[in-house]
Amino acid sequence: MNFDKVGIEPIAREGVSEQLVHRLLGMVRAGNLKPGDRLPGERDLADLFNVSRPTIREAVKALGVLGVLKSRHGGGIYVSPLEAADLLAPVTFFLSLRDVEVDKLYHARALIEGEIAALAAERATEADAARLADLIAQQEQAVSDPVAYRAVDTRFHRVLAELSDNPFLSRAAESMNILGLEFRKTASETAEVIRGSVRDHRQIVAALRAGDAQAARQAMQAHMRNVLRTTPKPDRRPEAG
Amino acid sequence: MNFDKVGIEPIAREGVSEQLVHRLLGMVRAGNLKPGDRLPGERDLADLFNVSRPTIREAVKALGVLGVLKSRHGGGIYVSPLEAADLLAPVTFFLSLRDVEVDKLYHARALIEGEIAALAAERATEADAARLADLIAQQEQAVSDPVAYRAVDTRFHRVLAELSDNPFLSRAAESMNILGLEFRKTASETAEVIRGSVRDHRQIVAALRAGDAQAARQAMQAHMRNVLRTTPKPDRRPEAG
DNA sequence: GTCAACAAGAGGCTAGGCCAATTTCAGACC
DNA sequence: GGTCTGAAATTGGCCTAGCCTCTTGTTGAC
Repeated sequence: MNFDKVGIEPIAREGVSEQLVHRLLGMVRAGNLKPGDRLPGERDLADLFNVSRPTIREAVKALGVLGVLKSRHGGGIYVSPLEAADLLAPVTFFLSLRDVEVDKLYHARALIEGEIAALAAERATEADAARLADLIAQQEQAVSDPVAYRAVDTRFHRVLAELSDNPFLSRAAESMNILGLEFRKTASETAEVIRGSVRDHRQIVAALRAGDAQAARQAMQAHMRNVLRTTPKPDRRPEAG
Repeated sequence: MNFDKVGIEPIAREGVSEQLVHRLLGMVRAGNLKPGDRLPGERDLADLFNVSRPTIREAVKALGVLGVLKSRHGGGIYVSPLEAADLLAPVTFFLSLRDVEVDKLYHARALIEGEIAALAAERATEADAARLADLIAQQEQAVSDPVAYRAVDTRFHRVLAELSDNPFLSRAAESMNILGLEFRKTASETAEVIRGSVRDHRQIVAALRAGDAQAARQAMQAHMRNVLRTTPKPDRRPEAG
């Protein structure tokens, strides 16, 4: 046997805290622990598993970053909602490991956000559209406050993603949105630029109200083109729209 | 102001260990820490960040389950290879519970892989097409060896992604490919199924040779539909006790 | 020069304790 | 009787200190 090709790995002696992680994970998978359930206190867990408290804490913290558990200071340890979109957080990290080329980023965003808008158009109710319209109204309030605008803008896209009901696209879109933010220094978001985005948003919602998936996709893609156009190139000086 | 609509969230007081996780994660993302790098010892880290060792340990352990760091007993703490398969392992673990999501995953894959194929068609040279044809030949050799087939199949998609020259789409596609593998038990990949995939691949390459982006997209989307069709629905897996 | 044994370095885990946030519940007050 | 307040108990967050085990590098014997 060729030992080089087999990829020998050192025997994985599973440490106590790893075992703990797996045990707890197993209980969640098996359904013994359901979202919202409260776990015994750290001291009790330490007693139950016959390990020390720091070990328990390591395991709980690890499952915390995985989005499986959540411990509230003074309040106990709880099982998280386990929503697919939350659990996909590592995808964000993976996507961010890359030198960024702005146009390619926005090409990808246009594709994915466009599909999200189209899916959302097929599902949105009038109540959903009203929710989005409300967010747009808030955006109008914030034309001269780029920081506030950003927050509402992110919420807008998040609501759309939610309506699309596809956690994979949602996560990818959110990752790329975050990446894009790094290029869009708030300085570049003048009142004029923001007003343009608000106009774009309104068209998207209009398409949603009409239930027109194709129009929603096109409106979103146009929006992305505009966003790219008003994003300063990292090399060159930002040019006025 | 209407507090109901604003979606008040409790002020996120970020604990010391969470800050640590983010700091370390940031250093990896920024490239200050590269795969294979060795970190200072726990005691030194504790000193550097001015926290206690258990706190360091919590953060390192957490990044361990995320697949970002790996600490070897007695040997030090190292940055992991940061490959998609490792980073997404914890995610696949959970998504395997969910049945409805498979369709959505393949919807997303079809969208992204389709765009990749279209972009690749616009850029591929004859040499590229030959490379892909060579991989297809290897796939034919592996019709009755699902494990080997998978490896070559992954390579095929990776070459396409490379040709598309869009790292964001590539990353997203790779993530979703890995997530999809979880559903596709090798058992389900019969020689017949593999032969079908090889046929699909050939059509994609044909479109590439013709430089026909639209045809490439459609061929890829058809391929994804076939893959989804031959993926067994995950009826809730009996939990091993 | 080679190899084994030993020592230093580094992670794994435990013990115990103080602080801070939350929750609970009894008593004061209306 | 119901409500509100505040203190006490609960619980997580973090720290100090220490022992054990595994790895690694160095030294000394052969």
